[in-house]
Amino acid sequence: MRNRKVPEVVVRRLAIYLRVLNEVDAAGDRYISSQELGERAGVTAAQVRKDLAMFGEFGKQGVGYQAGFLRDEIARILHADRTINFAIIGAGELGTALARYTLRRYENERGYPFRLAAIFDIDENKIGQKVFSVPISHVNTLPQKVKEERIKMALLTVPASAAQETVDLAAKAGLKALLNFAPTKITAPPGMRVHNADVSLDLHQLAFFI
Amino acid sequence: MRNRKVPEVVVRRLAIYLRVLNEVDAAGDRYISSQELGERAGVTAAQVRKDLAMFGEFGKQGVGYQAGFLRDEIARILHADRTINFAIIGAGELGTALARYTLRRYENERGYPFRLAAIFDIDENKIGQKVFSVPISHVNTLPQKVKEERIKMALLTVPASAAQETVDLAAKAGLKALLNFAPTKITAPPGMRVHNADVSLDLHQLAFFI
DNA sequence: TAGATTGTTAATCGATTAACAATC
DNA sequence: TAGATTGTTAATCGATTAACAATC
Repeated sequence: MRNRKVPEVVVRRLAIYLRVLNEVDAAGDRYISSQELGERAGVTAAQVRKDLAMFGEFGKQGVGYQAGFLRDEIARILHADRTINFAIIGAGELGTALARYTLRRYENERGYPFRLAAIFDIDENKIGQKVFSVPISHVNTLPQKVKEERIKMALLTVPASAAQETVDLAAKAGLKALLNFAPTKITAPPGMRVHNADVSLDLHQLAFFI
Repeated sequence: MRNRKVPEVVVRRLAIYLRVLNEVDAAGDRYISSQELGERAGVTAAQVRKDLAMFGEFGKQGVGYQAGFLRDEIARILHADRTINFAIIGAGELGTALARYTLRRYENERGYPFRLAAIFDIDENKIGQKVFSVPISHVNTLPQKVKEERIKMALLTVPASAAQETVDLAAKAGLKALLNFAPTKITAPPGMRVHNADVSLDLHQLAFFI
């Protein structure tokens, strides 16, 4: 795909459009205009059309977009048309909570594509414990599990001090993308994509406007 | 302050600079150039200078920025030079984990300004339980607690279905900013600022690049 | 057909990067 | 003074918005 040229912000909005379309009744004759989709997603109609235009032509002039069809197309674009296996590395407070949270959503939410396939930690006392049905494995079994379970990405919830080495290890094991919750800057090895989900940066950003 | 004109992305980078400066030994003669600060923060030197220029002149030509001084100035700009009280609304899995996580950081991290002052839920069974030393209060005591504890912002970790009404309630109680973890679009009432910290959007964004 | 809405091109806006005079 | 680095202006880049011909 033309990945290199798609701005991150467009991908993020596609994910929002997908959510809106999942909420909408997508029966056969349900058409949605860029206007309506934009309103529900919180962006302009022009933006919606521009974003979609990056990937093809999905609408009919004078009518709009068939909701079910557009939903499926966007899901395909985002690779959300199939199960995506991911891991959580770091079974501390935050990692464990995110494990429960994502497992529950995978169970209960129609179309939620993200399946937690493994949890890793380094603490021997935690190894073998389960979060719901998913056991905590030692981080040195990561390469093996990644293969077995076809894991493609991970949430990183280790302490800041262990973040970079864990990233390098995850890259070696073949992971392609990583969502970093550790409050530290990490450098993505070639071939790996890292996003930051750093609560304290968000808090600072909010506090500025108080 | 000139809040209205400061781009969000600049505020976010200031928070990163602050973190870098907190890591650096900020003794009296420790000067840091825009070059070095930029490298450590992952941005260009020009960007660092441009960002800082929005708020004043903090450096000396030919020398750089005195690290301790710049740290204090940025902390002041971000309002991180004093304790900022915040609440968590929604004591589910994620809310409770974030409570523990932030309480621990406040205890252990020098200069971490965010203090969790209250936790709210609607479930009678949870009211009165504590997360470390912070009791869970009923959400209908929120206005009162906001006043008592001078709470300025909150993390929103309620179910998606309850998100919007909770936002409205929080705004009425006087909260100025809110970090939304619920996987749904919420509309900020006038005078309130809302950020989204939606894990599933992040996951979608990562999955696209796999 | 008439009205509506797409897909796309052009205009605008804003943020980043480059360059350099000022000055420590 | 000579070398280094700031603060700021100008150039570039990219994303958003507006406008409209194509067409359902």
